[in-house]
Amino acid sequence: MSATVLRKRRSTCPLNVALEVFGDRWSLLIVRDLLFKRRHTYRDFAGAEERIATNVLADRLARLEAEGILFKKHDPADARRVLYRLTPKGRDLAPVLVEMILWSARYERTAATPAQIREMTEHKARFIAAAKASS
Amino acid sequence: MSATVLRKRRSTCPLNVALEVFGDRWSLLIVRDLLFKRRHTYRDFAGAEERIATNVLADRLARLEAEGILFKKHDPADARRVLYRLTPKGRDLAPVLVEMILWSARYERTAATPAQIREMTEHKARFIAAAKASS
DNA sequence: CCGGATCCGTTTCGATACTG
DNA sequence: CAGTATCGAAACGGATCCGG
Repeated sequence: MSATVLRKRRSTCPLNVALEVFGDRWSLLIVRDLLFKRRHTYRDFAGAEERIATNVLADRLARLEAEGILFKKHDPADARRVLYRLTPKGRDLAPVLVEMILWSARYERTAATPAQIREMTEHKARFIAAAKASS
Repeated sequence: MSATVLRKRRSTCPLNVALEVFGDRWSLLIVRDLLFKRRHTYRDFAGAEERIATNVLADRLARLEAEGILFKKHDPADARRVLYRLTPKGRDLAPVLVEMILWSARYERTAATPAQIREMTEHKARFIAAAKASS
């Protein structure tokens, strides 16, 4: 499966380009883990509640790396351990994620608390900056 | 295929809920057509440059209708014709689309013009309001 | 152990042909 | 025109295996 690394672009419509990069069930969940949940290892992603299959996870990590959204790095504290980190391009997906989260919280039953939503709504720019800085 | 209409929620994480609703290659392109391109019929969607297959299109329309994002309506001017329209819930996806478009325009080669991007960036709220109003 | 790769049965996709 | 039917290809998922 991990042969599916770099899909070729078939359209230059901006929305379609974005969907060709991360328009699937899993890619943005990995970005979320990196941006908001301080998860940085393969095990962290695999252990997330959505239970992505390991082969799909490996495929998405390779794809996101090929797209320049994240990169691999050895843990300076333990060279055996591999850490995944967002590039600036990956961090700039934060506004997309925030809008998706706000939409869900408004229209679907979710686990987001009103306080979290209020913070994200009223101080959106600050929230995004903080997520980028801490990721 | 159109048996796959309502997927059951497997998580209450807000981002994951959003991805369960429209986390695929096609759903948001239909919303884009309705919001920004004044396309409202099956033929309009099928004729878009991305060339969605008709069976997938029928499935996504049914799914988005089941999710309360759009609804069908007979054209008042020609009762034989079926029009698709966004609900308020569907129109509120506009900020998600805008952020995705801005991200693509920034990091990928797209057909968006600098003037369009500047308008969407500098007058984001106005742009979104206009799209909602005209959809 | 950790970070995957491989297998394999099932589901979904995508292209095209077809139909009420 | 607005979808269905069909069918091969691709993706998914779960389990297991493997190299460092």
